[in-house]
Amino acid sequence: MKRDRIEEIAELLDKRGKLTLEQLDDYFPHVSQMTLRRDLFQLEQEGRIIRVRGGAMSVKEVQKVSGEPYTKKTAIHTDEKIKIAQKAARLIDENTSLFIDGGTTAMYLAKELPDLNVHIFTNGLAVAIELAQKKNVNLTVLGGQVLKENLSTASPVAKSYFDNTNFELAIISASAFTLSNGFSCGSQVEADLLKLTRKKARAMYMMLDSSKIGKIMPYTFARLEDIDVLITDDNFPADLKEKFTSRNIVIM
Amino acid sequence: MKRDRIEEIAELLDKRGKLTLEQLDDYFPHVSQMTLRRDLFQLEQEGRIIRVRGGAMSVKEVQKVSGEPYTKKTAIHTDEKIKIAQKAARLIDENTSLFIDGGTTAMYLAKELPDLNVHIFTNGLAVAIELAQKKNVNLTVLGGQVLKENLSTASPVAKSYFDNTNFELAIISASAFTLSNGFSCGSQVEADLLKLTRKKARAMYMMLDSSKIGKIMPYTFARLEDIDVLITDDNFPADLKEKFTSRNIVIM
DNA sequence: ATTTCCTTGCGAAAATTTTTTTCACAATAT
DNA sequence: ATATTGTGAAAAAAATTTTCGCAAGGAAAT
Repeated sequence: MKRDRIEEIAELLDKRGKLTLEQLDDYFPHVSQMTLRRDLFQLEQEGRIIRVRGGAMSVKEVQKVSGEPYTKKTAIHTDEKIKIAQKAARLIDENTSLFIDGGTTAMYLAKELPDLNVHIFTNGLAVAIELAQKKNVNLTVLGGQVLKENLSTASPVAKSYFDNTNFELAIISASAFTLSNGFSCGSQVEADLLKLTRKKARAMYMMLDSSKIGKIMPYTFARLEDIDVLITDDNFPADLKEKFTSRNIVIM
Repeated sequence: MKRDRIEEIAELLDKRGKLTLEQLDDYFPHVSQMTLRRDLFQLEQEGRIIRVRGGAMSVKEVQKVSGEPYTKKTAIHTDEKIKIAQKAARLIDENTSLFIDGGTTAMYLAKELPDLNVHIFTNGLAVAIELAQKKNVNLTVLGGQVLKENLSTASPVAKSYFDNTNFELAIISASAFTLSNGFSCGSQVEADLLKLTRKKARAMYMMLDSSKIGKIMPYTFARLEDIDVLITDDNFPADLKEKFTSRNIVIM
């Protein structure tokens, strides 16, 4: 029905922030652009979105922080990251406790996550703001020096948070991966934090879009064998897949 | 010059919320629509406005509209808060170290703050994201449980951050103030954190818009005599002013 | 000091894109 | 049976972007 579609559009816009008509058309191939246009018009009337040239944006999105360098970064490989985030979101069970890192993929995960009763630890500011919207999510932010490139925090003091806390699962992402150098990132303290996370968590899920493969960043924080599940996209090379599966790592 | 005109457009948009190109053309008859278009484009790049078909609207305007528990709160008394934040921003010197709290007024302060070489500690997520935009600001976020109403963190562990750090100045705000109950807020841990801040900081500046006066919240974290400077708006009652000035508290 | 070159800001018109309007038709409700 | 609602296609109307050209101001070179 019409209302369903409109609600779906609204939801989509809240998640994605901004969509062009063409993107919407991809999501709703069975209706015409004209219909989508009219839906957008109605949502605008309801004050939930703002129509901009070419499409529309969510009011919520605008309310978030504006104009930052960070959002620019989120623009690349968006679709893959969202797909990966959706896969990851399905793996999270109610009444668990988990760690999510501060990367952009993690932010999409935060958006996609249903409003479950879970306890989440994160070192990502953007992740935290997304999760703070969910009523049932209990949320703890690890403090520390803020890394401006990815809006995440890292600090040796974060250890003290971990002393008295536990979590079953850590879902993290890496900036780079090669077989010989493992999973790496660009900051020393971040790497330390992630290593520590590896120790605390019973299981570790890695979100890695295929564009990261073959790249190397300065600080390795995990090796292939450290992870339990790899969540990636369809472009992940088949030969590499084998290396993971032969070590009993599940690929999703 | 160009920059002047752009600023004027931004100001105009903040005041009027939304303007069409024709309206803008009326305001600036000496330049072409094309030029105004380009100005709007630039302002959009800066994240200060959103271009919509026919013209543009101020981001601030959009923020006032709707939704979230948090953003709703930012909508009220916006103008006063911004003015107070502007006053506070002028009081911050380069090469200092300071604490800013996590309230909405603090977020406006973060927005208004020039890109100075300072070190800032904050327990506010929205504050942190704003500050992360500034290249020269060195930023540390205090971690902890996230309070969803105001997107700030609070945790006993935050103490450990303070152990090895120093700051001269704390600029904070309160949810409520009365003479007999002092400055109060709605969360125990937050109150604890602010008390601790009071001890660490050499000086304490309080941002308080006059709507907070006469209200009482559960947890008092400071009394009148604990603060050094009060930053408020024009509606601050004269009789109360006297109580502050008689204790050598500067009112701005 | 003058000239040259480059950058920046601006406007006009063309080209493009998006949006709105209009009309028609089918499905559903009254 | 007659309205009403939702929809799509195509035409019409804007609005926006692009392209080109020009002029003013500064910097660098002569």
